[in-house]
Order: sequence, then structure tokens, then C-alpha cells
Amino acid sequence: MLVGRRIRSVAVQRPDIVGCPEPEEFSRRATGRKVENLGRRGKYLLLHLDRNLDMVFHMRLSGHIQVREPGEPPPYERVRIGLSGKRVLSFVEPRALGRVWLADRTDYPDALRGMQRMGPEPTSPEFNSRWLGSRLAGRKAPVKNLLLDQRICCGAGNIYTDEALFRAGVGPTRPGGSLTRAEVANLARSMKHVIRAAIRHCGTTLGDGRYRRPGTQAGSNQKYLKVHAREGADCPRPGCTGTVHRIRIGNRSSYFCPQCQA
DNA sequence: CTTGTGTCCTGTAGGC
DNA sequence: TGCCTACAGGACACAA
Repeated sequence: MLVGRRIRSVAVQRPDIVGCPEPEEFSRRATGRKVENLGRRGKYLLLHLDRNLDMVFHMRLSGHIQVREPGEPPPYERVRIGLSGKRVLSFVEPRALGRVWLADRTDYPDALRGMQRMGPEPTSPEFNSRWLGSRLAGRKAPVKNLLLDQRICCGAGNIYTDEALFRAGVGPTRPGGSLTRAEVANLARSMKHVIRAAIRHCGTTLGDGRYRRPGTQAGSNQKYLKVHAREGADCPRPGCTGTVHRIRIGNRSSYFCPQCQA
């Protein structure tokens, strides 16, 4: 759908969506480049272009990209990229919190240091109980917050941290350093499981469904959520008589079952 | 270094 | 109906 196409034009509808360089230079440098490959690192999407350039997208809370035919642009289109072969890539972002950057692959800018500092992918062998244990050791912050730290568990967000903690039977407010070795190992395994399942189900489309996998289709992972966004529901663990609670941790909601998550 | 809080932005849901 | 507040898939700057 994208690989092999050449960028013919770039139209920035919302300048603050472009992280760097400045929108004008962003457009100038991207125009004429060819998409050689696609990639992902944590929550960042990568278009590897020729001349050693990467176009890097982050969808934040409500963004998505779609490759469409020319014509009426979708609502909330913030950046429009005209491609060879009569296609248009639209970066759609209602809340305008997402960003796109253009970077030299061998010299990423400061603006992308968050991406550079990310830890191992939860799906990789490097993400194991040894890694997680080393990151949680000595920490007093709630384990929920530490899992949201992309330097510790890249790609994890509010949904998947809740689900992994439930699966591991670990309460979200537990200080990171208080987990036993067995709990850490369990949590690492649970995170792998949750992230793999989410990828298999093409992501989680919640509520108003603004999240969309590329191509505007909804994901299906929301059907498999055990606790997230299920406040008041009976705990899904067989035999448990508890209900799903919602609390605020660090200004964000956490869902969990107090009876099976110690 | 760690930790908690506020901010960016827009839209929707729910209370009154 | 309209106005107000709370909340939403995230990350970062900043203060203590």
C-alpha cells in the first residue's frame, strides 16, 4: 500500500502537528522521496524513505493514518501526503496531540529522544523478568506508572498495563520495588501475552471509536478486555466474587479487581 | 535521579 | 436546549 510509492506533495493543515523540522522544510525535504520500508518502535510508526530519511508518526490519543484515493479529505485531516500511483496518505488527528517528524536516520533530533530511550519491545526475548526486575528494583512509584514508562515497557499504554496487572494478579498501586521475584516474572509474562494478543486483534477500539488501525477499520481487542473500562462489572476471573474498581493513579484511570489483585 | 502535577488539544457524555 | 464539569488510547516540561 505504501512501500515503493514516491511522495509527490505534502500539505500541512495544522502546523503544530509537525514536530520538526519546521513545516516548510518538512514538506520540502519529504517531497520527492520514496517509501522504501515500514517500521514500528513502541508506539511510533516509521516510514523509511530513501536518502536515509525517516518519517516518524505518533498517534497519541486519537490519531490514525489512512491511505486513500484522492478526493474529499476525511474530517480532522492534519497532514496530507500525495503519493505516486494515485494515493493519498492522511494523518488524521482530532485532538491534534499526535506528531510527525522527519529525521535523518543516522542523526535523530532531540525531539525524538523519547523514542531513542525506549526499552526492549515486550514481545522480544530481551523483555523478561530480569529486565523488568532491574527496572522496578528500588522504585516507590506505583507499578502501574512504571509500566507506562516507555523506557521500561515500550508500547504499553493505559489499557494494556491494566490488563497485564490483572492477568498477573498484581495491584496497580503497589510500589514497583515491592514486587516479589515471582510477581515480576508473572508480570513480564503477562505483558508479553497482552501485547501479543492486542497485536493479533489489530488493536483496541474503545468508546467513540476514534482509534483506527490503518485503513480506518476498527480493531477487535476491546472484546477481550478483562478489566479496562469495565468499572462495576463482575470480576471475570472464574470463582471470584469481586467487582472491577476504578481509581485515579497519576491523573489517569486504573481498573482492577481488589479481590484478585494484591 | 525519582516523584508528582500541570499542560497540550478537541470532542463527548452526563448532571443540573 | 444550554451550560458546566469530568474524562479520554500519551508524552513531556517542570518543580520539589
